[in-house]
Amino acid sequence: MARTIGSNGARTAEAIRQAGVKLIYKHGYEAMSLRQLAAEVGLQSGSLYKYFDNKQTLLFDIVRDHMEDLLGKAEADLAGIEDPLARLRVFCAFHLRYHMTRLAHVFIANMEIRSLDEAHRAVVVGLRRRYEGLLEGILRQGAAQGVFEVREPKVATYAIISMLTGICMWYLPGGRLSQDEIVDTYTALVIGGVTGGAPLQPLAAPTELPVHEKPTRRPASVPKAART
Amino acid sequence: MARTIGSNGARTAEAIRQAGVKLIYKHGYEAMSLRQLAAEVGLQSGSLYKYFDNKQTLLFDIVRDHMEDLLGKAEADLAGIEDPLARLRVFCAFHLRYHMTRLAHVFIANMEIRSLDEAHRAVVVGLRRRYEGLLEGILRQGAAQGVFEVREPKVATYAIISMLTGICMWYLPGGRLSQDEIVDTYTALVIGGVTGGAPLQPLAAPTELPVHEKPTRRPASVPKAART
DNA sequence: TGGTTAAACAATCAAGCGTTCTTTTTTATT
DNA sequence: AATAAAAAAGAACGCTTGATTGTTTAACCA
Repeated sequence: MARTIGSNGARTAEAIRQAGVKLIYKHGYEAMSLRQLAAEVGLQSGSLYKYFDNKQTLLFDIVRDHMEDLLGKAEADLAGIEDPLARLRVFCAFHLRYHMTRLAHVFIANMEIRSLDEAHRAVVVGLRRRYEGLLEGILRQGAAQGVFEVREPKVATYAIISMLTGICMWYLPGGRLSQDEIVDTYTALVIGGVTGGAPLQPLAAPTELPVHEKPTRRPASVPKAART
Repeated sequence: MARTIGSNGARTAEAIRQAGVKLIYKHGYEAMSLRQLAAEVGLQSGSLYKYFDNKQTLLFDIVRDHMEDLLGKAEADLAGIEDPLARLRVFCAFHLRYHMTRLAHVFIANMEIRSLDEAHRAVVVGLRRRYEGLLEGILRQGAAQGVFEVREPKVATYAIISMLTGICMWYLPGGRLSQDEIVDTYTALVIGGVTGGAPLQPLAAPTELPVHEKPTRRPASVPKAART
């Protein structure tokens, strides 16, 4: 056998892409073998090389396309909105909804960056920086206008994005809560966080808080020598 | 050659553990080979089996020990503190400091759960649930006392933990900010978020917000057929 | 209808994988 | 000094991996 009846390059390419996302999401990039991928699509492993140069570029294509899509749609949503609080709301809603409908893509883009070789990783990190820049800009603008109370816009950016992206870790479509309810809950946390909340005590860390100054490694099988 | 001079079982076991954490953190569990690990410690790959049954239990031991350590230390820090706001502060400070000093362990425990086989994963997920339960309890307690304003304690728990844990993605010791400053910044975001902030507008999502109802998959090479 | 191109198969390669087993050397115990 | 136990070496195993090549067949187009 060779070319199968009804075969079509474009359709196969799409099938490979989708199966790739699915398998990488499920098993991780390293753990997914090309034979697995080929079987999922209904091909022999060698045939895959009609559609990509090697395993690495398959991953890169998936991640790059996703990041460009994310960035482009975010910019589109924010276009024309001036008020920082409104922009922050739009950003949160966009980020959450996008992540809720693209669990696999997002998970891959976040987790498999380390599986990209250096040149590819640089491209992806650049795109991610631009995306983070959107939120950081909003926070700085809001702080400048006095509507936000953010000490460290860079740290706050990381914190907020981590929080919003974390939805990928638990959200499943058709759960107890609607997407709107989830968006509301997260947005309330974000808005409250950057508008200062109502700190009943000074925020500086009390010095009497317990601190683990040293990671105490517990040896596997042998009891650690007692130390004074 | 066989047994090397100065060799010592306990020391080697510890070295294997540390090298395992380092390599899994760097390359991922699947991507780390036992020959790599053996080379890092200075052994032959076969010799590793004096110290664990197989690759899987090495991972499980690392993750389980970490989770038990995390849970135990958190409970110890919270012991005796009653006020919900104070408990929340302690939880945030603990979580952040712990994660700042244990980047690799935490990263592994969060990322490699899927590499655990079912029985092992169940154990780890159980431990994680208990840890999340600490925060959820604090939020519920605060809400009951009227000091917090949380709609969905479960969602808020996931959101806050994601945010705090996100520090693993960027923090490096010796950076511009001190640990205290970082803890303050994050804690301010959390406290503000759960104490309501100062919402200048109703928090319900305005219906005119742009929503991507469907993930628009863009085929790789072939232009999508135009649709009306 | 015939020629051309696209699609997929089938076979192969060297390398690397986790794991097991036997042997050798060092350390600890009597 | 003799013996037992511990620690590691080293070789071998059966498999799978990503990658590549040449061949065969179906789809397309003039």
